[in-house]
Amino acid sequence: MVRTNMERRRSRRSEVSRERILEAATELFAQRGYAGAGVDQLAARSGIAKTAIYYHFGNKAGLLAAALQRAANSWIEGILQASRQAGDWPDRLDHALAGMRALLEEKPWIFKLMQILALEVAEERPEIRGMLQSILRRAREAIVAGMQDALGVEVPDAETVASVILAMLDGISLGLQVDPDAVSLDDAFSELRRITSFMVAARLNPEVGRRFDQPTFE
Amino acid sequence: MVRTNMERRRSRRSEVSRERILEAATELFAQRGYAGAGVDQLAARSGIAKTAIYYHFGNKAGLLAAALQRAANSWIEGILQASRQAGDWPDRLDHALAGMRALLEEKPWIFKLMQILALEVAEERPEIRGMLQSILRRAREAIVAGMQDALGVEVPDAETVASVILAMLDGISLGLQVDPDAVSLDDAFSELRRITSFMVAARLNPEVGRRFDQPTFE
DNA sequence: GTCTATACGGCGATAGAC
DNA sequence: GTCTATCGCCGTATAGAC
Repeated sequence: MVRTNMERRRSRRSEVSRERILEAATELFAQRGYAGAGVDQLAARSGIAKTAIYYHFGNKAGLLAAALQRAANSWIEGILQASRQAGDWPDRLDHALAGMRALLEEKPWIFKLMQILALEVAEERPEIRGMLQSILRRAREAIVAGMQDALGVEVPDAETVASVILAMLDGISLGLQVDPDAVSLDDAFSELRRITSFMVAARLNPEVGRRFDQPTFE
Repeated sequence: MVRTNMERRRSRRSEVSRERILEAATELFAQRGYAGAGVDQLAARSGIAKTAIYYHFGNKAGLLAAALQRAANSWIEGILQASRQAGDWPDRLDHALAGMRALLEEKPWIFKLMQILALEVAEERPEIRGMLQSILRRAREAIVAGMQDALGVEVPDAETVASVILAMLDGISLGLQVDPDAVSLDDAFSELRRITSFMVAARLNPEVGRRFDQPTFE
């Protein structure tokens, strides 16, 4: 039927438009912040009329929510993929860290977007804050699951380990933003690897951890 | 002399105004971002006419630079103060971490301001980026100096240790922003303490570090 | 030298007609 | 989906009051 054909064509076209807008929005929000990214610039960048953006997403905040959702899915999927590799523990740790590093290098705007939203928007938009919370929760769970699976043992307090890893990733991403030349990703990630090993070891064998709770070096 | 008296009085008045504007600006920039903080709101919040802001700081960017400088000084001073305590190594580490924690709890806008500027403004304002870089450098140096001084030994690669500490502080601050209830500062800082001890130990005695570079647990 | 009142050009977000 | 209109706020300049 002609009608369904046209409808299908339209919705496909519409989805392409949505995609283009979302891509431009993610980058521009990550680059200039929410308030700093004008809908005009969004329109220019995506080659789509300004008001069409309102047609698709209702308002600027709606566009933001959609962009965040999209970026988050990509992020979580990256983590899951990185932690689903086969192999035993040290290999899988390497794989997972390499995956996160690749994400940081290839899609830096994922981190930037989430961070800038946390700082600029979370306070006054509960729905965005809620999204961020659930994204973070999913990310932590993905890391925990990857660890348990790789080690074959329940790691006590694995959530804290995941939190530290995520905190360090945030820190690295932020450092990159201020002074890309001063940050060595090689160093940062080998340090992160060491720290992760240490944290896990300390949890599997409390003696290891205790040794550094009363630190004396002579 | 009457003249000097008046001059003094005037510049004192001026400085009080500057101070008030800067205080309001720091908070509002940290809260809403640079683009999101309107000069009108700044004026309302500080109780000073909008145009007086331009009289004092030239333009919005000038105000930003002044606010950043002020916040940074307060930050660095906090770190230095925390690391200048007397005592031996474990005590001083505790003091320093407690100082940073207090800073995070009492003046969270210092971190927020620096982070939001790094994300939103650094890319297109070289002077702000330069300020951020030098602030970060000073912070690292303060931490390194505190460590050397406390231990009485040169710690190899101490800069990396400092970078990790700063990265984790950033991460904690960001986490607090997204979900204050989900973050236990007690846990975060005791973990940070342990990790710091570990990193330092690994540098003073490479055997310690190597043990976690080839991690096997059975 | 320190600050206020007023005004203005421009752009930002949005609504409604087409 | 686009075009046009609206309206408010944003950053800034200027003219003066104290």
